[in-house]
Amino acid sequence: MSITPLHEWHLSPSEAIALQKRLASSVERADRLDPVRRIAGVDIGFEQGGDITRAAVVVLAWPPSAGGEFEVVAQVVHREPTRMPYVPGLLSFREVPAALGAFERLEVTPQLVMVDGQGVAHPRRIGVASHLGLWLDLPTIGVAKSRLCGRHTEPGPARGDWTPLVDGVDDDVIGAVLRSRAKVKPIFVSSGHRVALATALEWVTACLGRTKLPEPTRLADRLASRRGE
DNA sequence: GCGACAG
DNA sequence: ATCTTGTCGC
Repeated sequence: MSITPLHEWHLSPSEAIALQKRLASSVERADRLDPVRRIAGVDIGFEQGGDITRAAVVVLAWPPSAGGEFEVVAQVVHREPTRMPYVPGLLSFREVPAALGAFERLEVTPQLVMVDGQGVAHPRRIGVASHLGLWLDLPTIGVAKSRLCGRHTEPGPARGDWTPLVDGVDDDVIGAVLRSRAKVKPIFVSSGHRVALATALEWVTACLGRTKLPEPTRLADRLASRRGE
């Protein structure tokens, strides 16, 4: 994919927060999807010590085979020096640069992207999935393994059960707490960009194998963390 | 001032 | 996220 070059990525925390506030109004929570034929999963890992950031993107064909197997259409691993430390709420400034490096080398363009992290379920409604979606101008969904902000009740025990994740004095619904697998800690799904929450839940559910994470992010996780099967 | 805090 | 051994369970 051709990617717009990066700039302004060495911001102080207060500058980064100001930028997020400016960009947040551009994040779209309503569907604006093209027909989906390819779904990408994105995740970032680090070398021992954290000086090197490793971004992995895996692209899967949609729909899966009759047996439920997803065909891997393309995959890229991109490494570069780590630019920023991890700061809760500012994760995208640490991970998006490396992710863009991986997308630059991708031969195909996905119609939907699942990102390991929050979408609008973020204090300023612009988590890493939303930020990446804005930059790529592609529909994205945030799939996080734990909560950053918001309140929720425990979802039911069955796979597919979910409860709303709400935040603010007005109880904004910013995401969903989804039981992606029975007896396992739920995952946090939210709109990233150009995908409504209900649609995000449908896609994540449709991509679930027998594991906790949907295939796109599960496979990207595996690649980024250097593990094999 | 005291917790909470994606990856 | 990463550093790490064994262990419980399908």
